[in-house]
Amino acid sequence: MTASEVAGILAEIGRLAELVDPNPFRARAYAQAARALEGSDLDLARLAHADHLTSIPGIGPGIAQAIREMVTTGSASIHAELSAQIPAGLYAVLRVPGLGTKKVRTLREQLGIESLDDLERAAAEGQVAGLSGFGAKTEQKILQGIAFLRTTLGWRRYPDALATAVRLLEWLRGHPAVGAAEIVGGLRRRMEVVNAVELVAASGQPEQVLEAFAALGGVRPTRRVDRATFMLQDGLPAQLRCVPVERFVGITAWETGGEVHLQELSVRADACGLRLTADGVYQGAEPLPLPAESTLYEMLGLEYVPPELREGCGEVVAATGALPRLVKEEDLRGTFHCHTSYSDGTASVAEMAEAARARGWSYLGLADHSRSAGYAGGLSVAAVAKQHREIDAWNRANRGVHIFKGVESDILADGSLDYDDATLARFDYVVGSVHSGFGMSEREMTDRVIRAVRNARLTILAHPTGRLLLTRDAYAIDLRAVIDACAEHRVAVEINADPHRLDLDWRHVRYAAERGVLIPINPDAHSTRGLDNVAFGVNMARKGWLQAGQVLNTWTLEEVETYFADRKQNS
DNA sequence: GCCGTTTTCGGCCCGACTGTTTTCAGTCG
Repeated sequence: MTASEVAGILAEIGRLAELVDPNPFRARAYAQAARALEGSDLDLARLAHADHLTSIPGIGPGIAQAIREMVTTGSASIHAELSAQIPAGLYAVLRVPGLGTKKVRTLREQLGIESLDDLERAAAEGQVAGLSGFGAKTEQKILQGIAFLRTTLGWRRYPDALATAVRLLEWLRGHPAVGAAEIVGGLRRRMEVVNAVELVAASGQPEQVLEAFAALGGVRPTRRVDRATFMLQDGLPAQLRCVPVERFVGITAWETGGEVHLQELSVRADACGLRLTADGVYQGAEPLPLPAESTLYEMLGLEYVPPELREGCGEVVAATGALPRLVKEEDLRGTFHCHTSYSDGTASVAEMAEAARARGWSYLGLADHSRSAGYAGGLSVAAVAKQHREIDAWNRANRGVHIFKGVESDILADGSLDYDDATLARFDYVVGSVHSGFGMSEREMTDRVIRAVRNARLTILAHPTGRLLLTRDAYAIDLRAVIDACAEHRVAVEINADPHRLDLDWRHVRYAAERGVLIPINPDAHSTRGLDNVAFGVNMARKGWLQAGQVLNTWTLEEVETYFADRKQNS
């Protein structure tokens, strides 16, 4: 069992304990222990054997015992005990915005609510508003929250769905009757959220493959001609289409989509005497075997269009010779929005820098939270000075990775940044973020953010809409107006590559780039492993048609140093 | 449940906001 898997179970114990244990600090202890382990490479089995688990900060004798159980038996009895006390449906209730553990407990004790359906019924009947501590507004907010949650049901964020898809793909490719297999659908187009895991396999024995695939689900599969679908454990449908080898490529392209892209391809195909169908590419009445998707595009007189561009945003026209050379992960030379243990990260300055070097980068920008973010250990002015001394020492030692001194400064309600000008001037660059006051009107929020953009100390605007995918909608903001202001004041706008955010959304990336706004891809890393988030950001950059030069972290160390110095001089 | 120590208990990231109250509990970031 890996440290990450143990962390997952500890986090789950924390959530369960929140719902049943009157002492909130016990739940927090499990959550903190989970945080200490997630993204670490610790060999817990070895530490358990040597009785050294409690040397990890945040792990005492109680949690050490639970970990020992997990690494030897694969599960922990405390987890089973707590699970038995909590109906599964109560998790969803806890996800309703505005409901915390206290209110959920009250709802359960007073009204017997154990699921979203229970809660929706009670709220619709007006039972909730009558409870002590609740009122009419809370009841309305609950109903709105449930409506939002229902729109997210059945959807998964990219990395979660991808992990499942890759497992299924490996299984398929290992099956003796399968010649080729591919992930298709939104996942192949690298959409930020998907509502299914879709695969296509080539086989001469489709019955055998579909049967075996469906059996993986352990439940009775839905079968339709050449398809099998089953529900994954987490409620996401997994669908396999099993097709003859000679039609595999055409069907893969069809199943990858998107809809508008296929329509536009079909028009070109008609003109070339070909037919694009759900059953492959046809020339006359005969299916046309294709060695690769690139052959299909070539036959249509087009450059190969990478799957992530197939969204019907003008890529078919552009593929006649004007497709961008999309940025690649290998183009990155560093990144700019990372946290350390000075605020709410888990790794030290040196550990983060070493991790950057391990990724072949030549620089790393650290941007810990500012003082308003007390909940995240935001840095006092004194702590900033201490961190800067540590960074200076690292840079003097010339260890191959240069550390830039940055900060993630809260954009306060009035649009000001969170330190005085003299303090802000001590950083190489300043990242600005909204972390509070999400309830403003669109006008107020837009004015607030633009005021921050006009501040000459601001270098990068972070996660510009504040959305959390499948958890929280973007706050109201006129994003075009903000991007225009960033263009005018030469403020870069990040693609926050945390897969929960992916904000700036790829649908706005192209507009920003067209306005000449520089776009860094920032992992918002809170651990060394969090640096790998950049891969998700690269996906979004590619979906937004970005080329390497438009992404700040493809620039060389010298270029970035000059850019920051130039910005500071003009501020 | 963990931690630190002026150890063996008492505190635990902390301040703003909201809606419910009528002075504050609960939630959120």
